[in-house]
Amino acid sequence: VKTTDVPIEQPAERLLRIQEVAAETGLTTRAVRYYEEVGLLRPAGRSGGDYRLYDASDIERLQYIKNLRDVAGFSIAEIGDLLEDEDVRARNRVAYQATEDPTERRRLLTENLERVDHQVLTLRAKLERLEEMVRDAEARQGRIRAKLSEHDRGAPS
Amino acid sequence: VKTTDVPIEQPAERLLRIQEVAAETGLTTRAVRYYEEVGLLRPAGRSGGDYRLYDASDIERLQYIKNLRDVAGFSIAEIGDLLEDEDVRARNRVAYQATEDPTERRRLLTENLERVDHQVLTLRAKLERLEEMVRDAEARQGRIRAKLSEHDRGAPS
DNA sequence: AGTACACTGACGTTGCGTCAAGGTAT
DNA sequence: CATACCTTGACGCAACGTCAGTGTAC
Repeated sequence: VKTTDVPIEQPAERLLRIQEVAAETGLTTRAVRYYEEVGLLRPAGRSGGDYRLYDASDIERLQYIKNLRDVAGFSIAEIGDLLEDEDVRARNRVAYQATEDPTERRRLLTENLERVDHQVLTLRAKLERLEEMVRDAEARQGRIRAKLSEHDRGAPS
Repeated sequence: VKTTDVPIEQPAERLLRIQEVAAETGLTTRAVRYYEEVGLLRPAGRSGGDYRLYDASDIERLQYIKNLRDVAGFSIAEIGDLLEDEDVRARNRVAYQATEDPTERRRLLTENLERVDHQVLTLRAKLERLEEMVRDAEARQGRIRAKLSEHDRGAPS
């Protein structure tokens, strides 16, 4: 079954200027420019007056960067590694659409899975260490609570 | 019931020099000195030749600092706030031993519980955001896995 | 007397914050 | 013509890394 190969109609996406991007992502304009400077993100385009213009995928990428920075506390270099996984996945999705060969398609899916696995493992490593810290703090909490109720029942240590 | 007030015999704890502390905590000597510079930790003492000397509680504190920095990604200022909770708790434990008044003792325990509650809430806030990131990544993982097995059953999208 | 470690400056790097001076108008 | 936003420098700060020069040996 073959459908006619119509190029997908782009809805002429509205591009955002840097301040709108900053508002939407919670980053500062300076940070966004800096991420470009160090190669984490190239804006979708530039206007006539050389204004940076960002599309929806740029916003997503910047939100991911922000989470990796704020939530996971990764360095620019580590974030770069994780974004490389994203870049490979994006390229593979294009390559996937461009081929019909099932062997090649399987290979592309498998590589994408490996890349996501890498991301999951990297994040879970941080998560588990944080969970341990929380468990420790909660243990102290429990001991003080126990002492308090012990105290209230009239049996201080 | 009163026992004779014998001062607790200190086992003449061995003090560590900065490089041993660095090895034990995984911090660098520079970082340890810096934390002193910004007021996060005063070493237990100094030797004749002005070498910094650290005791067991210093090590614990530095390990806590390192976890707050690496695992939770807090800034020096935020770490300072959380260490203030620890300082209050340490002072309250001394005050607790120094009084017999049950009302005062209860107050000290209650304040300590509040301080630990604060720490737990601060850590849990980070934890929940990280958990969400992991869930997102695992969702992507699941979608790719589904596509792969779909593909292997001979029904590509 | 030598080696290993410590001390205090002091300058370098990362990841941005914050003006300054000058163009642009998605 | 004015205002709001953009541009590229360039310097400032936080949190250390990394010598340099000198003293210590818990």
